[in-house]
Amino acid sequence: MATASRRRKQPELVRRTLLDCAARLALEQGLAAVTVQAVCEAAGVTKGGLFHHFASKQALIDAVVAELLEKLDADIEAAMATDPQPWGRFTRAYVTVTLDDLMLNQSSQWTALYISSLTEPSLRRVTAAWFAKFVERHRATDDDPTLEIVRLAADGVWLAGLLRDDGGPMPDLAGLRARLVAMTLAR
Amino acid sequence: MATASRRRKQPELVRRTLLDCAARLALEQGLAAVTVQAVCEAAGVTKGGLFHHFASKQALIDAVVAELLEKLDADIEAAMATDPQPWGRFTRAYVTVTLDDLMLNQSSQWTALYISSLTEPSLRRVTAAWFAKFVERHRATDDDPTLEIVRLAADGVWLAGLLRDDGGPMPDLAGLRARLVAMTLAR
DNA sequence: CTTTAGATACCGACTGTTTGGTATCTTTCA
DNA sequence: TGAAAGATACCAAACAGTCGGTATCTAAAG
Repeated sequence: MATASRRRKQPELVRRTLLDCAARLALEQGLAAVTVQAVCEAAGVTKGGLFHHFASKQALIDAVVAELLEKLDADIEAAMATDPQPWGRFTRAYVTVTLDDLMLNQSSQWTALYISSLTEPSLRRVTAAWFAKFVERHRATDDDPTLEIVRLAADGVWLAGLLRDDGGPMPDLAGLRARLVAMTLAR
Repeated sequence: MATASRRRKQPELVRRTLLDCAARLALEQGLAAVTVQAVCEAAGVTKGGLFHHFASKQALIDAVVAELLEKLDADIEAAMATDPQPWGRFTRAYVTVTLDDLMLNQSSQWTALYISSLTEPSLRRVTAAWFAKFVERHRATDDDPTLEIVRLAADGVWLAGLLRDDGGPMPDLAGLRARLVAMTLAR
């Protein structure tokens, strides 16, 4: 992040850097550590620079969360596209995306931020809307008690992932993934 | 909370009030709203009074979380005591306590605070240790992939409970509970 | 039963720091 | 030149925490 010194005329890159730094701070040290000053320092930009790109601190955080949700959105959509079986397609994609992220990245890139977003009322509303949209959209293929349990279990894995770095127990992700997917196929 | 004026000094009661107010603030307005001043005002005590009972703000929050975990601990232990079937006993208790709390209280009394505690690294460590202790202790009766999925699903319900108030979808808790418990009985 | 001394419980003004945010100035690019 | 991009300096509010003081309680001595 210490680059940026004599990069003039790269506003898009500065904006990106600010978003990345804010996200990193949030997931490494908690949402409370995301102060305007800390983000600026990490990004090698002054406050004037930050407030040129974002109207307020809240706008910054909103943008970070929006990006996170967009990425999740795209990943799930992509996973669904390669799935020939209609029944439980969304649930499978949800499980796949969630667990693959945790398996690939030693420390999930997004879990902490995602969870953090649930603690602040304003962000919670955004997340709730995003989630409701999905469930509503796939009601035809994924409205089933067992599938719901599978999705809830995937959510639980998010939480377990949070505790992993602090000595919490971590399940066998590969086996878990296989089991959960299997549950979406058996009727 | 506005009483307290001409009571005989009741340190224990003041301490309790401070803890309760801190918890309420956390779950109603997020952990960020738990400022020393806000807690004092809610409790009808001055800052000097608060710092007489708690060495620091962190000590206050730690005490709140410790109480929460102790209560969970006791509830789970109580639920286990009435369960004659050894296999999956801990998992059943975990499901029961989690979902009953959500069903009884329209808005869970503890979910928000519990989740909030996961965002701050220090509190996260405490929770991770608490959780690891339980899993370790009941390894003999509850170490099984299906039981693990059941527990993870219960965790997922915590999260869903958070979103409920903001338009998120809320599952049929009674049915869900029955299904999850059934999963712990079938081998 | 008093008196009294020390401890406990609490108050409220105060401190230095950090917060998000703004106003103004300079540089860079088209 | 003029608009965009960013730096510098500053602000009021809020923050956690401190400190000297006072009211209240407890217990032992007189």
